[in-house]
Amino acid sequence: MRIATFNINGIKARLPRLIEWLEETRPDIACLQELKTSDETFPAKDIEQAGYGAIWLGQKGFNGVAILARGETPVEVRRGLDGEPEDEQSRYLEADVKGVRVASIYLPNGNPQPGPKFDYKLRWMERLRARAAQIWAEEAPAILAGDYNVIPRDADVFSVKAMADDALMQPESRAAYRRLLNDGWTDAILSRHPAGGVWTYWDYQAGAWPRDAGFRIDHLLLSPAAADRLIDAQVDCAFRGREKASDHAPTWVELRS
DNA sequence: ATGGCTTTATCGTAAAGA
Repeated sequence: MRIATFNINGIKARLPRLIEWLEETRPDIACLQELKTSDETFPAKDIEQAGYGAIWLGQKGFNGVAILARGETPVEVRRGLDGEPEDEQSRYLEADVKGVRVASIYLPNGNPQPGPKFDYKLRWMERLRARAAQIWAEEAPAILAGDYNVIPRDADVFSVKAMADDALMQPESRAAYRRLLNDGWTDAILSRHPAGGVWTYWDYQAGAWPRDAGFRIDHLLLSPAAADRLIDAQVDCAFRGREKASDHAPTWVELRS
């Protein structure tokens, strides 16, 4: 069973790319981020015609997450995280699908740092950690997949110097991510590619893609019951090179069924 | 580069992304 995460950077602008990706790779489950559209304008019909059921949490203009499943509709468990009732940003959606608990995560970027956006990012990470602990306690196969906006290690970025002041690799961001791993979650790409040099994002600017100036910020965190079934984890880089591509590439895990 | 692209919201220009 293949479970993918894909920050599509606008589901309307990216719809042909999304449908093409679904039809070419046929993931069993797909977590999407940065829909940049409201609930009312989510293209459910096009996705259904490609053979996928979906649940989504939209937001006009930016943010927005969804969970797709081939041949069925995910059963929603939760939308949003506890801890900040005034938080209206659509960044978290969780479902049961095909025997696995799946969360689609769009973690705040946090730039510029320091500042309120960075503070929000760090608070959001602790709220995520609290929810992750509840899921963990259920001892079922679970996958927390999405755009974490965290570069976990120096080996996960093309240039430490170029990104030194970015919120994505501040010590506080890394420490919060590491706390999740220390709680027992497995970073699937890291476990299969420990040496690093694997990117999931290339900026639109300054020829980042042709220069291969990327970094790894899209992650799939596996509970022990899911990690026990891990066969492979990869990034489909080629999709980043297509016409009108997202700046992120699809990232996935294969689990023994 | 307090922004070199890109998308969205809206139809000239600003916000947001990472």
